[in-house]
Amino acid sequence: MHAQSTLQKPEPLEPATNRLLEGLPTKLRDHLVDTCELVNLKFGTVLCELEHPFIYVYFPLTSFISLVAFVDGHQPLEMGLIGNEGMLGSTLSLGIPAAPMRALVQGSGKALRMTAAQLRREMHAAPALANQLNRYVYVVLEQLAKTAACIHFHETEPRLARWLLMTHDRTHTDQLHLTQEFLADMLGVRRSSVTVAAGALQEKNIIHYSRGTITILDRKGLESAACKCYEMVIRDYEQIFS
Amino acid sequence: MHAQSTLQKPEPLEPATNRLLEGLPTKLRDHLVDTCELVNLKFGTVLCELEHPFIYVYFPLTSFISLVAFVDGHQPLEMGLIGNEGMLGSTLSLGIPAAPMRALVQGSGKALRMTAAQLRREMHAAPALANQLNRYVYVVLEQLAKTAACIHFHETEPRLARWLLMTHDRTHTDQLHLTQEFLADMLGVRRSSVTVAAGALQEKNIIHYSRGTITILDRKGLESAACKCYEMVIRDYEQIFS
DNA sequence: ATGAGTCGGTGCGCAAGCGCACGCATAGAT
DNA sequence: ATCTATGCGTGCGCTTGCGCACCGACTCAT
Repeated sequence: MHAQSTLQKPEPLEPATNRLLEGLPTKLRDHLVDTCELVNLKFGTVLCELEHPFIYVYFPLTSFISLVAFVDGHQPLEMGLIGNEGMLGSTLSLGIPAAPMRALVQGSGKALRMTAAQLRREMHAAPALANQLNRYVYVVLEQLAKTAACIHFHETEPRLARWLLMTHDRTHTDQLHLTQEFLADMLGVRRSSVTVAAGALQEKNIIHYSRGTITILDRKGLESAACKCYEMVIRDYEQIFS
Repeated sequence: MHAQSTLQKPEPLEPATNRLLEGLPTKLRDHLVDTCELVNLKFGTVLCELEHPFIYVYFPLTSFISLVAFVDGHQPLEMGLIGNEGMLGSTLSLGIPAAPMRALVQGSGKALRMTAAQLRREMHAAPALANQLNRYVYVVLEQLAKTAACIHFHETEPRLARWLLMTHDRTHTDQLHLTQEFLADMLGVRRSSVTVAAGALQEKNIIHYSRGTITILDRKGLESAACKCYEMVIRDYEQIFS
């Protein structure tokens, strides 16, 4: 009797587009998509390492990518998610072919990719593209700052809710396959803290979880359980790309 | 008997230079310095507000500027310091004349400033300048990510030590005029937590404080009391600008 | 069907930090 | 010399989250 899963979408409607590319003039976009290679990203793959140069840049379609920061011997801490609204490798527009953080595949799926060298060429040829990347870098900057404050001040439960929402937006399914241990890593807390927070959400019939599968039962409820940071970050994005 | 203050520097040696500008070709640098206006920044002045367009960009000389992030009704949280090694307004190189965070004067002193419009023109005329700004944006990105993890995982005492070091580097004096209340705001903790942390440092004869004045007695000691993030962030900077 | 591995519920003691609040000491103003 | 504002010490109860550990339950492969 696990509640009315009215929100269950029938099928992962695949948005085989990337919003950053979509935002470009048709001709340029088509050219870029042609230039890209369609690849399948597998969960867990490290796409780039802190301060290491990267070969490819990625425009997620149905996949999504996580940016994580490290200090000392601590667990990684997730600082951002990149889905089909963004890209990995935007720092190339700064002339630096290295990543400020480790990036790894968080959700398996499709992505378009291009070599860094190629993107550099395209950027020179098309200022609109460079401009788009620049805007995205700015959004990431803003998000980083807010996320940092969120991590510091907000408790585990709202942060978990926010994380689930962000993931939900990028998977386009209500079934998320992730363990509490994994979530604990992302949030920078203990597993048992996640157990408590997830238990509280389940208690409210917002989610249901069982052995590595979390089902989102009540999207609206999740939104009100999450901290405001969720909508803030979305608003920031829309503001820059409107 | 407050320890051997052998490290006490005689006078604030004023480095009337900005390292970002110094890193440019002589001709360009001289031209830019000429274009700039020399101003005195006063402690507490808000130089730009989150998401608001800014009129001027600043290259601190003896002053320094703090970047702070907000969430909800919480106190501000300091995410970065800008001294004569950096600048405020580098996001202009992304084509966005707005700041991703609030910026306010943290240490009174001199700075060079230029209008945003002017800098934009100069950037177009001199790719070397644009490149320099881009590099700095990248450094800030890296620092934000690391600082976020630092804030989350590290305790108050090492974070306080790190903060004092960063400030020491930018003031060039051993006497810092700041209250514990102020420090608490910067670190995102309570005042009494600062009292405890600062008390511990004083106990070890690393600092001495009294009524709003903190004296750094033992710079080396402070360095070993601080978390590794201090040197990491410096290393990141040097790496990009070497 | 059995066993191994994975997932997660739970408990206990502990540390860090919060919120609040009181009180003292000093500096600076009058 | 007195008063007031400021800076800081301190205490108490509480919450959050950590570290560790154990165990139950479910899944899947064989």
